[in-house]
Parts: sequence; structure tokens; C-alpha cells
Amino acid sequence: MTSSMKRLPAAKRKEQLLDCALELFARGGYARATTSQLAKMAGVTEPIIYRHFESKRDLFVALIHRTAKRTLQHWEDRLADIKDPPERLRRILGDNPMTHESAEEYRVLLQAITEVDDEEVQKAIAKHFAELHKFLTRELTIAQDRKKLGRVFSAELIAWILIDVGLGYGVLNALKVPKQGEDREGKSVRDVMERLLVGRR
Amino acid sequence: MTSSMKRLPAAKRKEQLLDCALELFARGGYARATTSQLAKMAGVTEPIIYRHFESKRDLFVALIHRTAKRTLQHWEDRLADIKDPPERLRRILGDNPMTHESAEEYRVLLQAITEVDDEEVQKAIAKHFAELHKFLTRELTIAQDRKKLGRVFSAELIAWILIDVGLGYGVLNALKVPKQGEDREGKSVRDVMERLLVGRR
DNA sequence: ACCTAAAGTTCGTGCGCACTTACTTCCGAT
DNA sequence: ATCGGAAGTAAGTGCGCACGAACTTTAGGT
Repeated sequence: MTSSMKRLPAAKRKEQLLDCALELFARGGYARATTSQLAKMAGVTEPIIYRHFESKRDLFVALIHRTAKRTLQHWEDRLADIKDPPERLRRILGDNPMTHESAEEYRVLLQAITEVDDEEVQKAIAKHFAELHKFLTRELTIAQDRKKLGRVFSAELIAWILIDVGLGYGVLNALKVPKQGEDREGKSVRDVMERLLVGRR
Repeated sequence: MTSSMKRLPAAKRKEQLLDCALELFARGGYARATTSQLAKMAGVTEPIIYRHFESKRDLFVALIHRTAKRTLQHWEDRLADIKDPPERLRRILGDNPMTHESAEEYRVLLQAITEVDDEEVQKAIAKHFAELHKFLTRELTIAQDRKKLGRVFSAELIAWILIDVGLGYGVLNALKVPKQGEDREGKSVRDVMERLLVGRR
């Protein structure tokens, strides 16, 4: 990435390294990505990486945190100007972080499946999904309070289902399973969820 | 695994190697598992591995195929003696391959996320999920024909949702996200899906 | 203009990986 | 009883990895 610039202040370089790491991890996974590739891509030599991160693992954790933060932020931004609860729900459904521009970013989170025995990684992941769940639960609770969504199931549970579906959909997408999530008439999983949550238009 | 036995016929040894590989991949992932670990665990030296599989990658693909076959088989066995469609649906819901004894086995499939650029791996995965989807669709179609399940959504689409939810739930499980899939009253995602598919008891 | 702290580099090092070559041992069909 | 082929081994090979010690360059505050 722009190897022509000679020197960068620490903060910038750190961000840039994370940017490169994201791309590298997204294709090929954590274990396959090497520090020398990363250095080359950043237009820098390897010791620089270790000036900013204690280890490759440490860099991975930092990337998870950044991705988590960005995802939440992105979602809040997209909803900022919408008042009507059903419309907000619709927007949420249409904004699965695993199927948009952020898909690459989010796929990195899934790679943590492989690092299950690492406590730092686990804590980072758990924290993110707890926040995500809280976010969705709050949204669904508001909809329930305004009678736009039934109370047959708790907002908490519906929130988990939304996360499950989003994740499952994203996994199949990442695995490049063909025609997944559609029937032969072109209807998609998202249509079903929308219908279940906000009724027909 | 029983390193005391001296010689095994090729077929047995191959199976045993896959058994060991499964355990090894399940903890630590494909990239982290080494051929020397595998050999040691199987009570054998490394060249034996290469007598049975062209490469480590080839072994991984074989493991995916075996896992896929077993999963389908397991499911068909569990349903063999049940006639009543709603009961069959209930059984299916209660039998998410990602949350049972087979969870370890299934987690290996998720690791393929990291090997997205490998064509062989991708084909194996795609084939499995296509079969799984066909299996579920058939089941749901029968339920619809017997008026036990609405026709608002196509069987195909519902099948994809079941797969999505199962996968998502399994991913969060694999990531050890605490309290995932439950609300504070102990109700679970599975209860919701059951209620949606077969109505209240 | 200078000086210092931060940003960057060169040149490693040891280790462990996937995979191989050349050889030995054993089983069972005849 | 034998002998051919399958099951197994010892001992590498080269490569590329994560990470480091010691040194040099440069920007920016005063």
C-alpha cells in the first residue's frame, strides 16, 4: 500500500498494518498469512511490525477489536436518521455485516474458530457478540413496546436468531456454496425474516 | 491411538489416520496440525501418511467427504423409525449436527472457510450443503403436502433458514460465546424454530 | 541549525514444517 | 517353505516461518 511514502507516525503505520493484515487474513487465513508478506505489503521491513505489536497473535487480536468496533459503528450510522421502528428493522435485516462491503472484514472474525484455545482471542470475540446482541435486543424491544412486533418470543431470543441467521448465511457465502439462501423463484432468506418480523408491506 | 498394534491393512490404517486427523484438526485447525503430530498420534511414521494420501491437503478433502457422508447417514438413521411428519420435524430441529457428539466432526467443515481459494475443498463443501439442503427440503415438502406446515414460504427457503440457524448457532458455540442462543428465562432458539415450524404442542 | 527520540533497516537465527529416498520387515497365497 | 508385494522405518532436505540484535536515518520542537 503506497510504498512510496517514506515515514509514517506510529499511529498511522499501525492502522496501515492492520489494513494490510485484514486483506492478508481475509484471503488465506491467519495461519497462512506471514509476517514477511505483511511487511512487504505495507512497504516496510519486518521488525516494524514488532515495534507496533508484540506478536502476530497480538496483531490478530487488535484486528478483531477494530473490526468489532467498526461493525457496531457502521450499523449505528446507518440507522441514525430513521425513526420508524419497522423501517429500522427492515434496514437491520438488509444490512447483514457478512454480506456487504464489510464481508471481508467480518470473515476475519470467523477465522477465530480455529483459535478457540486462545483466551485473548476468545474474550475479544465474546465481547463483540455480546455487544451485537445487546444492540439488536434494544432495537427489538423498542419495536415490541410500540406494538410493531409480537411478544410471543422475547426480544433477546429473536436477537440471537438474527445473529444466527446472519452468521450462517455468511458462512455459506464464505464457503461459496452456490445458490444458497434462495429458492427457485428468487425469494431469499432475508425476505422470510422480514416477513416474520415486520409483516407484509 | 493404540500404538501397540503392529500392522494394519491399508483400509483400516487410512480410516485410523482420518480419525486422528479429525481430532487434530478439531483442536487447532488445519494449518496448525502437523503431519508429524498426526503420525505420532497414529503410532506410525510420516511416510505412511503419504502412502495413503497424496498430500496433507488431500487428506483434508477426504476428511470433509467422510464427515459429510456420516452426517447425512446419522440423520437418516435417527429418522428411520418415525412416521409422523411433525414429529420428524421436531427430531430434525433437536438434532443440529453442530451441537451434538458430532460437533467436533462438523467443526472441521467450518475450517474450510479459511481454505476458500482451494477448488477441491470448495467443491467438497458445496456438495455437502447441497445434499443437506435437498434432504431438508424433501422433509419439509412432505410436511407441507400433509398440511402440517404452511405454504407461505417455499420448502426450499425454509430449508436454507434451518441450515443458516444451525450453522450460526454452531459457529457461536465453536467460538464459545457465553449464554448464546438463550434468553434469561432459559428459552432457546430451538424452541422458537420448533414453534414456528410445527406450532405449539 | 541542532539534537534527540522515534522510525526505519540489515542481516541474521534457530526451528519446525511438508514431504522424500532408500531401505527393511512381515503376511498370506500358492 | 517360499517369495512377492504390501506395510513399515530411519534419516534426511530444503525451505520459510516468527522473531530479534545492533545499527542508521530523519523529522520536528526549541
